[in-house]
Amino acid sequence: MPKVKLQDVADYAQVSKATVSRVLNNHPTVASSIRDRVLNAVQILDYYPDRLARRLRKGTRDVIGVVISDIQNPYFQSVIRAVEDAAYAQQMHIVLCNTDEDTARLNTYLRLLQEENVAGLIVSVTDAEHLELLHALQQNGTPIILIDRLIEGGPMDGVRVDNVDGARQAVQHLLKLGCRRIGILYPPVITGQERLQGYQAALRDAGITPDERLMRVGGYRVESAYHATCELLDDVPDAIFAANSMISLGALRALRVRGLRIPHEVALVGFDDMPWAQDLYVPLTAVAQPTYEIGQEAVRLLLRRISDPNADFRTVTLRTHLVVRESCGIFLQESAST
Amino acid sequence: MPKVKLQDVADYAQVSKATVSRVLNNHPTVASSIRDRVLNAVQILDYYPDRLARRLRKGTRDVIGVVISDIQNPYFQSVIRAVEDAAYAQQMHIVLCNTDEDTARLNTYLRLLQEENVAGLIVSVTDAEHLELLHALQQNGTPIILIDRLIEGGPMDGVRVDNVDGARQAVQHLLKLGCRRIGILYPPVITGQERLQGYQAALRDAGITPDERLMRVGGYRVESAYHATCELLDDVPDAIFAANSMISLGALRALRVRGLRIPHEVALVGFDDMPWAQDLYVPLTAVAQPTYEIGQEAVRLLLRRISDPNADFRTVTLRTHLVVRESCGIFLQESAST
DNA sequence: TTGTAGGCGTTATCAA
DNA sequence: TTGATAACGCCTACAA
Repeated sequence: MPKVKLQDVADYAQVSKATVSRVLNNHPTVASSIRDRVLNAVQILDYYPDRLARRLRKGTRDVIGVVISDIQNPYFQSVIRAVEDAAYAQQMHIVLCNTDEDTARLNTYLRLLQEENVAGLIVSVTDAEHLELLHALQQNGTPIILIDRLIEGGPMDGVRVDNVDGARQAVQHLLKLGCRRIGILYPPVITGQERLQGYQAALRDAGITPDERLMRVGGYRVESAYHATCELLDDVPDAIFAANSMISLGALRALRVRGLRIPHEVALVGFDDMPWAQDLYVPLTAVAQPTYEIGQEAVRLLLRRISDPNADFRTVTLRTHLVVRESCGIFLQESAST
Repeated sequence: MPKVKLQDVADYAQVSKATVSRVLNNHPTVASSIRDRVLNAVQILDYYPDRLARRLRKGTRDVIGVVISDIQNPYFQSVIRAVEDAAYAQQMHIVLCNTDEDTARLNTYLRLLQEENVAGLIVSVTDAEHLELLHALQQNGTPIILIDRLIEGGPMDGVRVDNVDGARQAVQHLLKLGCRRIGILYPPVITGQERLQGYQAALRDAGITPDERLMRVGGYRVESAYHATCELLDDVPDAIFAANSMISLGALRALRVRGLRIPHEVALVGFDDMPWAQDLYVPLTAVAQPTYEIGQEAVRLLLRRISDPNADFRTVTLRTHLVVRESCGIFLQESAST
């Protein structure tokens, strides 16, 4: 059964294609009797317009490309949800692309999205080396909003959180609780670097010289973080700052396997809150990123750039906040009662 | 800066549009000298084809619509990941639609995807009432694969797990451990009904008459499940079967707040395993669905139907398996040592 | 107020 | 082997 097209509706309603089109796009200049006839024909024939043809003709853009590195990461899940919500509210929709931290896949998807004539991209790039590609895309007229991992060195819109400050807060909290040998496990990406900076700054502020052995790369995944934590534990830290949610889980697991009591023997603070953080083995104290707001803000910036391609480039920086739970918060109670 | 189009490449390479098109689609019948000239022009001008125009002309379909009810649900996250992987492997991509259990939103998205000329849909429908709409879509020529919540009563492809059997296993496990007053919290959807059936069957097999007061709807979300659990606890169950992951979390939280020891006072088994289930307050015993396989299988069925629209309708049923952890597994050890 | 006709960027058919 | 041309389904000057 071939597809019903505009011509079929026109034939049925005994008008021209142009008139049907006008009705469908509710142009004012169409007699109500004719309008009814057309609408009726549409109903009868179960006609629906072809968005491809429409887009090709009108040049409209109503799809947002979302490129992230890991669907399984709670951070991105919340961001995606926010972007989807915001897109839906704008009568737009999203193409979801998971790069899995794979450069080839990122390239493929960026090219694809460009070929799709997307309205714009919301991207979390894996690495600084991709900046060039993104720039080229942008020059080509594709609005791009960076999230999570911003790249300095070029005019781009982006939404970020203050990672340095967030990390500093977390570590300061640990210091206040009396921890002195605070270890850090960070992911090998720019945000990880920033969190490492915050960590070091907090230590220095407290007159402590950062110890190389306590600063380790935790990888991207729970598994690698688990192993990294095991190694870190050889240097007997009294607290661990896990610089993203996957690492938090890996660390939690390692501490559990080692039979170390949290927070009594080792305190734990994570970066990234998770919906079920309070239900973990030990409820996790964490630096919460405003993930939903990040997604919303990203879409807002995107729409802004779409409507005004020459607007000044803007980076929105959001603040994190520390959610204190038992994985180190119990110290607070002890010190408070002391 | 206007977009580079086929004509521009043709002009630059001093050939016709047709020839450029042939090169781009690597037709055999094109002289290699000309081919090189064209490829060079493409390179120089940074030309990339317009997928919209190409699709319109060729009638090809390379996007898969994925319609699910809740991005935040771990079950769907894993399925989405699998679908995305499989799509990528097929040079296709996905439009992700989150319905949030909202009928209006479902309708909007289904219409949208139809207008987008998607290759097919992978859908988790909220309710049986949507069957009609899906049927209409299917009649219209859109391949549809149902996941999670299958609807009997119409010829449709689908991937499902054996919910009745999975639930039965979970409850049998509890029975074997000596539990007698086993409560169930289930979601108000068809899968919830099936799991309820399995629960009841297991009880009857053990000579226990299901008690109405121990069977409660847990809602869709953690919050509602939390409250439902609190009510259920008034009827002092010695075990709880939480029929999806959100409910598991809600139940876990309620038990914790009430200060009930798991599994000593109340044992807990969930449906749906989560990557971090072992890191929970009490590691959760759960009926694990093969989520990744579900996603893969869904795409496989979809491709099958696309290539052969008249193939027999097929429902693939996958098996679950019980992952025993401490939230009730400790009983096993006790009874084993007894 | 309605209809005619051309074009969005590509591919496929036909000649040459 | 290559080029001109129509067509994919729709929208929009422009003319009537």
